Amino acid sequence: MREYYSITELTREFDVSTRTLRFYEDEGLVQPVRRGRTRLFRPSDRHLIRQIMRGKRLGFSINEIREIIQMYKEPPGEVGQLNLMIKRIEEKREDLRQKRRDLEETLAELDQAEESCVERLVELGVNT
Amino acid sequence: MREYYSITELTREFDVSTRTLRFYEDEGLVQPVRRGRTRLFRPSDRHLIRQIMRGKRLGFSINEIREIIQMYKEPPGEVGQLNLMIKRIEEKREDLRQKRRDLEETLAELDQAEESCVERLVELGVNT
DNA sequence: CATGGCATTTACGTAAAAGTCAATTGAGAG
DNA sequence: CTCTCAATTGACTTTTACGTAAATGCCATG
Repeated sequence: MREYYSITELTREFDVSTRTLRFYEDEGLVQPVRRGRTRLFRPSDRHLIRQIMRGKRLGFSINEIREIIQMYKEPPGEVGQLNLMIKRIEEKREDLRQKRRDLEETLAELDQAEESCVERLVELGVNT
Repeated sequence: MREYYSITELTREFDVSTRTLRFYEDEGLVQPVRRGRTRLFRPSDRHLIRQIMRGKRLGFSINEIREIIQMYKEPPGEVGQLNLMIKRIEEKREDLRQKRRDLEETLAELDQAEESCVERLVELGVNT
């Protein structure tokens, strides 16, 4: 496991700009350490970025991603906080399950659409 | 099957503003008919809105949604067009499959996070 | 030492997707 | 016909998630 990654390494790996990674730092999503002024990203930061990209692909906003990332962190020590956290996690999971339903429906409709196209192609192929 | 829906009916059903539905009309995603100036949404428009909302929840932009909606329409009559369409559909499906992987990973991590919380709760429960 | 090549900071810009507001308009109730 | 209330239109504003440009720092290499 590498100790540090430079900002440009990560921009290449995740296909984002330096601006974007700095933006995520401003938003408190990652906290790379500094050597002088240059950012050094640790494996944990890299993993966070991976999670951020996943969240983005799923259409979550930065705020939602921030919430999700909070959930991955160490569980809080206080019972009330823990129960609240569990409730929030359950909500997010319901959200994701809805997305999954949406996704399956969309995939099914696209399957149908493709089939129509193929059928149409066969018709045209037969008639020529 | 009802013949027409008013704009406010649909805003209530889908929990969006009238502004949003008009915006979708401006964008050419729906084309309700008019009686005078009032919009009459047909079942097909309603179904389109349902598809738009699904796309939104999955994080697709308006343009992407427009593309997807195109795919649901009647297949084109020309072979070249049909092949292009099939290619596009396949791309979208790959996109959706990526989203599905992202989704499953995120769900798995949230499961883990919840488990950590529950464990922590048990610990605390035992110690008191 | 100067040249090239990343990095950083600061500041302003921008596209997408609506929200908001004001001024009208139309259609049905009385 | 008049009143009222929902619907429309158009203009302007807002939020999110970065993009872009300018000025400058850091450092290795010839």
